[in-house]
Amino acid sequence: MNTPRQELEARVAAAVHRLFSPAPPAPYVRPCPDLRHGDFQTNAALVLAKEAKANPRDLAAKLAAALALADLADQPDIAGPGFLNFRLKPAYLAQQISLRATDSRLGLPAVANPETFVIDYSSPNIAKEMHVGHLRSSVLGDALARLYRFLGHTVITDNHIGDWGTGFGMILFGYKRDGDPEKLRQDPFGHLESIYRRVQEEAKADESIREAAKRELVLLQQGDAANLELWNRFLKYSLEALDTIYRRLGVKFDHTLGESFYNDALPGVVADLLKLGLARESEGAVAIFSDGKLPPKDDPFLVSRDGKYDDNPLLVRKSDGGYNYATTDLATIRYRHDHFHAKRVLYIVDGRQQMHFRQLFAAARRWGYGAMDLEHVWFGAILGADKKPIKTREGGDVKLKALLAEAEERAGKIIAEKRPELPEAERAALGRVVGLGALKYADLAQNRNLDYVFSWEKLLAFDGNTAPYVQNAYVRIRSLFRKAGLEQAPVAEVALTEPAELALAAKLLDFADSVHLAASEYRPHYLCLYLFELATLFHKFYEACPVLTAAAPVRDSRLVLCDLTARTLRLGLDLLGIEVVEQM
RNA sequence: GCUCCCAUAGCUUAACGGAUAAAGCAACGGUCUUCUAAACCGUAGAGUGUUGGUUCGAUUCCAACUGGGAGCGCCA
Repeated sequence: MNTPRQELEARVAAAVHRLFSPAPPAPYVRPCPDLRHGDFQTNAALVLAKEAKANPRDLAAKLAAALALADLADQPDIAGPGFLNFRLKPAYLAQQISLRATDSRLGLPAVANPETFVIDYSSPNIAKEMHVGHLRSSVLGDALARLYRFLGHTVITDNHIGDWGTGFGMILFGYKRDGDPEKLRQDPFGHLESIYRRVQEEAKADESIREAAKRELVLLQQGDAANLELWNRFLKYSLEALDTIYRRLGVKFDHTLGESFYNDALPGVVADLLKLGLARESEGAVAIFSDGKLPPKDDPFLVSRDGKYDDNPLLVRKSDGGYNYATTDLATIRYRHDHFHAKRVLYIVDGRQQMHFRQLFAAARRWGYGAMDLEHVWFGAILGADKKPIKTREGGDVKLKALLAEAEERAGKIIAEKRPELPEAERAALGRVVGLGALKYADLAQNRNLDYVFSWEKLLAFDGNTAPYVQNAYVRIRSLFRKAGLEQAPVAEVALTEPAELALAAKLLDFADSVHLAASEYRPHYLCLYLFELATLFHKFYEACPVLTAAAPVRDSRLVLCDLTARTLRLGLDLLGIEVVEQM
């Protein structure tokens, strides 16, 4: 099933094909930025005229004459320098609405050639409680996983947790000295983090503590039974605590293969890199250097200093024999290739690590994994009101747990004001869905590359482009159906006459375009924008067009429109990881 | 020093090389005896950091510059 845009594009392509024997690159049809001009436009004539050195308006006229689209749109206008503007016919809109009214995928068929994606997101450290910095990765990654899954791809989600590394030496040392098994069980993050902080503080001043921590780490890495047992306990309790948070967030993973999972593979990775000549020893460490095949400007293994290029190697083994996270990342790439047969891997990681990923991906290509498409889907920082990385008043990280609690509580308070008659338990349930939805949506609704200034006012502002606004449109429709005593829309002829009906119908048909756009660019904010516009058009329709009080044929037609709107809003929000409620 | 990212109404943002740059918030003024006012309608508000270039056409591409942020061998 094509969207109107896809259908018009196919018709334009066919016409272009008839007019030009070597068919030029596919022309495109896009929505008119200004609806006064029409619903869709193509600039195909402008592009073709440039190629053929012809008059664009003449070409546009020829193209218009060659188009066969009487069943879906009026004969196009030729406008400006040679645009063709299309206006869809109400009968076509109505027919397309009817087709989607009985389609559970709302007019978006699954892809014909599914690919296997691995999506890597969230990735907290198990010795530290999750904080606000993990929110974007978790929420974005989850939304992208849902989007690609819905499109019909095979999606494997993997939480690459930090469960190994130098920090654990300090934790082991500190835990042995003043750990408390009961506290560990009850609040693993709180306990481990306070231990970690204390030892880190002491180690700054005391060389012997630094040494002791290092010895614990070496013991752990050598497989010492006592340290391994402790580490396993840290892992077990931390994973349980993480689970609680993820359940609350509504974020899921197929796998949680942390750094420790790749431990045993690391020596082999380095040996392989050395054998292949990709890496060599340098100052006691092992590193990957430039192979000179790229222009120095584009070579991630070179950096320009004072006018000449210096090495900027990627370290894969430290001079003390330990491994870097680059090594783990390379082992992970190999595993995802060999074991998951991934065609594409998305890393949902903040933008500060761009250099690391450029080096990592270049190293992976040279290592022979060039057929796999590796993408760093990066996002901006979360800043406080002072535009500096966000901290609590005490200077610590803002805990995710506290954040979720506050979102739910604040939403609950607003609901209590608006709906005092609801029972307490119901209000709490609504607060959870609305608060969490607002929190996630605020993050998803803006371009991920921008820094994000955190503020409660903004997060829980329930006006404008927010989750509650969109959820509310859904609630209004459900309320109509409750009032009508109907579970779903009647099977009815769809007839569209009012401007508000036509605008709503046209927007409903664009759903698949927005999903494709959001997925292909890894930018869920396109879908948010679509849902906001859809909700706005629904509210306008609701204002202008009575539903239940209209005469029978109009009433049923409008109920079909309402039902499709509700299902589109629900599915769209679901693809973002946001729930709906039946009333609010 | 080098590399990367960002710069659009008072604020937060949108714009998939196209037409008179689009929304929300805040401001101001309206609409609840009519399917839930977490709604709707209206007014005012920018020419996209600067200077060039490519193009029939640039917020979008290229170059230089300015301002802000981040990163640059044994942390992840």
